[in-house]
Amino acid sequence: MQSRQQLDALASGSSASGRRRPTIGDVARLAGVSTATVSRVLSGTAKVSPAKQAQVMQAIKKLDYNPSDLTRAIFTGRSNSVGLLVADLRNPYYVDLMRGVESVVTEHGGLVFLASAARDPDREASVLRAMDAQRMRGLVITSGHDPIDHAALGRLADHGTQVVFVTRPVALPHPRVHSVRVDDEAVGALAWQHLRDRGRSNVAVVTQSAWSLTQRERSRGIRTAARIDHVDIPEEHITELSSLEEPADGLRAVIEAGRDAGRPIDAVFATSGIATLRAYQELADMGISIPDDVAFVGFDDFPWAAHLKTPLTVVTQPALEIATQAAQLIIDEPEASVTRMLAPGLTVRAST
Amino acid sequence: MQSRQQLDALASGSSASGRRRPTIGDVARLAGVSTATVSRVLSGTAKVSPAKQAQVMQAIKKLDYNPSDLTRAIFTGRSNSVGLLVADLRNPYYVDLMRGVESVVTEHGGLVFLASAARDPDREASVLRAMDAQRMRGLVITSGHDPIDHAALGRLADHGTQVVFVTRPVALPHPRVHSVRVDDEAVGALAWQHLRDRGRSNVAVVTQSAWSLTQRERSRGIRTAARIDHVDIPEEHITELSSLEEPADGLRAVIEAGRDAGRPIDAVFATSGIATLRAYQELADMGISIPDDVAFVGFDDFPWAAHLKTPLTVVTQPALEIATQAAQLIIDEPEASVTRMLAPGLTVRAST
DNA sequence: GTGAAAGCGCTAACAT
DNA sequence: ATGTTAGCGCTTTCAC
Repeated sequence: MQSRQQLDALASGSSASGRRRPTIGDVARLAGVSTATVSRVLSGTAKVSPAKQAQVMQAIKKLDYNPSDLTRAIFTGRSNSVGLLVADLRNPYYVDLMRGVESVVTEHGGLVFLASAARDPDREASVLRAMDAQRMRGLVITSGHDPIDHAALGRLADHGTQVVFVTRPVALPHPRVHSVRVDDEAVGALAWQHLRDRGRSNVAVVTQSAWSLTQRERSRGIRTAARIDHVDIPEEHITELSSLEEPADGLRAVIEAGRDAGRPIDAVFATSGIATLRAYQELADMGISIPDDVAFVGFDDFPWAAHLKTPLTVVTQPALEIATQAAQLIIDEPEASVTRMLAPGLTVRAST
Repeated sequence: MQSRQQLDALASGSSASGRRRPTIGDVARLAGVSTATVSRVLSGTAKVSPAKQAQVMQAIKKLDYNPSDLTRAIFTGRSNSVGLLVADLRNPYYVDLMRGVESVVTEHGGLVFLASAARDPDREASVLRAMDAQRMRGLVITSGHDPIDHAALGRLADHGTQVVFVTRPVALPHPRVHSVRVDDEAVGALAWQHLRDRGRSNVAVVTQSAWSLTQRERSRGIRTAARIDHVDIPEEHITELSSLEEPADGLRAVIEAGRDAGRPIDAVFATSGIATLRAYQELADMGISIPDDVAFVGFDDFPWAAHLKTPLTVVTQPALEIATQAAQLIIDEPEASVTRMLAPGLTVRAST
């Protein structure tokens, strides 16, 4: 029945809906050449006589032929799509990442698969499997989940997919596994130097989660930099969000303790976008004045940062640049594992 | 050379990198069955003896075999991926849209292609072509660009791809082209009723672009609703952003004119997320106090809205719900074109 | 230069 | 129940 219908559509040459897609065979027939010739003009790999070339082009246009990337990918073994696996789509930083990757990839005629691990290991696993089934050219991964499924990633890399970790170091040694990220220690150092220059010395740090390597490096960075200036940021001043959805209650405890001890916290540094939001909320809830009571340095810029009650000073990572380099790596297919470390920036606003 | 290498890898049975992917043939050989049988246990369509079933499963696990979705899609003619074409990734609303679509699609074992038209018709065209080449199951499209490339979309739909317009009406009649959106007239009405209840009557409207149908409906909505209350919102009070990057200078003109005429603007309604940001900026730049001088109603909620200098009242669209319904439509493959119209919401904050 | 034919990895009749 | 075989739409030897 199905084929009968298709034949009818073909026969009538109608533009009715549901019509069969033209195949390379249709083009060849219309142009009076072989499918091989059509394939040749499509790929431009071998030379075809100008005459046939023209016939083929015309047939392609006439039929509005668009070759299937799926079938194509069967041969090379890989499609020209790139996967992007992020932990949490709500984070504006990931949005910039997407923009960068998407822009480079589509520039090269590819398409990007977007998936969110949603901080769920099971989901992450099934998404990785689905992506593997797509025989993608590369995968950019920022999943905050730890530990990442190394086996699955290794398999992807084994099968020829370039894997680029972004905002985190390479998690497994493999010639096709790379990393592009901001220098996280420098992030902390930058925050410290700025706070120091503003005359602050008693810093509390709010991190998103203690087990995140990047988060740890950022807090290590600020402590190390402070120590160079002979200032100590005690371990207890570093708190972690108890929930991504709630204000930073850990920070409250630190501030109250500091107050009680007669040595009030005069600066707060948040090490992630979410930590920034939650710490800011907590300070607001506590009725603490920024920057009078405490100076506040956040992480990751976002469109409304300049329009808050107190516009925010933030350490920034060059998201677009990171994304662009990651995508470029996938396209370039380097022989060996590469790691790129980018410098952070600082956007100063009224909160410090 | 290439094949030589592959043979070596095979022969040595090594787990070295770059090894050839196992195919269904490998699995069949190892399990001592035909490829057809393997295919059967994979799809579960026909019954296979428990014994062979077990052998196959074991071989699959042993080889870590993951069938290619690309090759699979060749048969059915369509992959199970869904495309998502958005106008501008910076808009938080699109982010929620993505989350919703991604969640439903991956739930069903599919993957979503994300692409941004970046408000560039050429890009839009090439992205649509690339997506068509992927033989996607469906496409969710929110591109603000107008007019959309109907020919390309029609071709997609003709070839069996479900096309769902989101945040805009169906742009072409086709049984496989649908629409899920917020009731834009109701958006305007909601804004009016709220402003009226706050005692405001001289409203200025800031739209993102006059040629956008949804924008027009929102401003029409507020005018119509006001008229019912015997209040006129003159045509001149409706301005359009001259640039997406700059504050809303058109609004400034309207406000100054109102002031000069002795009938000052006492309320502003912005009809899009970007319009909201730019109008808010302009008001701040003019030193106008919200809500004392003018009450402000924006459109689309975003994470920081509650933490601005003046927390914002916004009319909201149920982004996740819209996305979910759109994705579900693609999975359900309705026989005929469907249009879903969802009710907007209102989040009241200090700006009104 | 160009076509015929042999696949790529998988599925779906068609046999048995 | 299971193997054999013929493709899906495209690329790529391999002859001519």
